[in-house]
Amino acid sequence: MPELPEVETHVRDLQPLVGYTIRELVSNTPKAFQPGFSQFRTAVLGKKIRAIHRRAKYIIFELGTEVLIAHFRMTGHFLIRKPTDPLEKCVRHRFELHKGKAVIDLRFDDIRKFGTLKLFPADQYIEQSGLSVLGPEPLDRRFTLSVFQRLMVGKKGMLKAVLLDQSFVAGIGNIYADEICFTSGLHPASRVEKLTALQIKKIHAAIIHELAQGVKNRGTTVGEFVDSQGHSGGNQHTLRAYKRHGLSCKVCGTTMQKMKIQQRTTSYCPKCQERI
DNA sequence: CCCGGCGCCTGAGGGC
DNA sequence: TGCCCTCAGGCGCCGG
Repeated sequence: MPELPEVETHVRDLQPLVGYTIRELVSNTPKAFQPGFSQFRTAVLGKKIRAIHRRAKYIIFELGTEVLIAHFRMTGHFLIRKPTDPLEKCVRHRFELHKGKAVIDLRFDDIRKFGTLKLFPADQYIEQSGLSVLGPEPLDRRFTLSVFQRLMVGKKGMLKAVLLDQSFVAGIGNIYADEICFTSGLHPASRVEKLTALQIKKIHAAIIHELAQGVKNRGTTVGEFVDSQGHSGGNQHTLRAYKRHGLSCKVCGTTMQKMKIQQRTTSYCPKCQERI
């Protein structure tokens, strides 16, 4: 599932689209749009893409007076294609972009149809889109240990649930949450209110390490994630926890266990990960 | 106000 | 081989 590193990979690869104008938009899944599809389409036609960036797991297209915010949810991803390229199986929406004579087909492929495309006025999109309630960007240099320590003050709950809370730290999903718990040496059900200063420091370092490694490896492909050229990522080879229940721990050889936290399958090593 | 749980979806995989 | 059931899960929303 696309998390911060997978979305970041897309945003980097989409940069060549800056300067292109939206000439057409077609969809076989109009429910994904907000406002309704026809209003959305009318608003974006003729608009030039001024900039493309990321906040948490959201992709933000600046279109001048409007801002388009895309979210992949579980299985969504963009594909950069030529209009004549054969259509992939699960393409839900297609943007036809042009810059002079150059034409690009930007496709939104999404098996489960959970992905969303929302449009907001540029001058108030942060408040209207809900981006304002997100926690800090973990790969921003401002995400220091002291910032993290302050966020942890008064925080309660299970470690993995806290890591998945987008208003706490933005961009972590199920895969990287399991990896961060493993790298921290902490059981995912550890109570955060009982963590020591050293454990908090380890978690902070693990968040940055795991996400930066994911970006460096162009994302984790488990199941369906691919980049905008349709290529798999490389980070799945580094995984030490996610989906490894029933297998032996890469560090100590103990059989990995699983449990549900917030309705999400969670894999961990009962020996390497201390339960606090 | 916070937390748990559901609904949205489809394809993969297991059991028989 | 084919059918049916279960499972995967990010996030918005609902109800207790």
